[in-house]
Amino acid sequence: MSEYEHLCMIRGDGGHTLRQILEQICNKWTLLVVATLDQQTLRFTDLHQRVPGISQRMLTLTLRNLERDGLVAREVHAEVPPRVEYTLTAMGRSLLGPALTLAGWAMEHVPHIEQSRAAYERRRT
Amino acid sequence: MSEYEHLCMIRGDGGHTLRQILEQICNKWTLLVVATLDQQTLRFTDLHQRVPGISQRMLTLTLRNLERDGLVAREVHAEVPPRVEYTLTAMGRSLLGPALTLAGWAMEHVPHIEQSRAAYERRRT
DNA sequence: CTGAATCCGTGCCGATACTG
DNA sequence: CAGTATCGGCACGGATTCAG
Repeated sequence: MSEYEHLCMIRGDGGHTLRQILEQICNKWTLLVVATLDQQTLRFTDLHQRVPGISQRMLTLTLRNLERDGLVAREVHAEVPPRVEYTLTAMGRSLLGPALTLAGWAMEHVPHIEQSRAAYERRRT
Repeated sequence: MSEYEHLCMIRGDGGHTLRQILEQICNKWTLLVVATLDQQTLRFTDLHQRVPGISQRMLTLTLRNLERDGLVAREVHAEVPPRVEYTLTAMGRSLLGPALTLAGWAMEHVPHIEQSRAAYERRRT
């Protein structure tokens, strides 16, 4: 049996819950937002600028989900103009290691993957 | 600067390529299929049964993408009935470590996340 | 500045039926 | 057994506007 199947059996739900959490984490923006908050507290606008390509709407939704899941702490300062700062919680920081490991893998293998795709296209011709 | 931002700078594309690869890997099914192929070569139907909830169509598409990216090898045996076996390539196996690390993180924190969600809902009331 | 609300197109994905 | 083909719902996500 694979290590993954062993992990699923512990939960005993056929991997359903695991899949849900993984989908939540691995969606279009979550991982990038968490990684950007590494080592730094950022305001909404700063995050908006540092995560290239994210829309205001998706940043808001992503941050709400992260806050809901307890990965990010949201602190509102009673000022005008408003200042809202986002920081990783302890659980959020604990995700950083695994997440960066995966991101590092992706960075390392980008050339190989692109090469494999090109070869596949040629074969398909 | 965060470690993630450092990773992006290496590529110099503002994280665009990295995001593409991560999306490819972290979509609804890819990670689960790769994890299921850990330590074992499986036929199409076996995979279909072992990945709970995946449709035939999505299994086909996922496998094609994995084959295209060089993560999975597809071997067709000239028999009747047909037998097609899928195996992780060296690059596919190298993904397993980071992927299982992330899956392990998710499994560990499922209780904490569920608890945090419940607390969030109560607060929102 | 930090959102919330709305509109709306695109494409993902499941269901179903069919093929070699 | 191992797919391909087709259709359709609907959720994701971008653009825009409005609000506190």
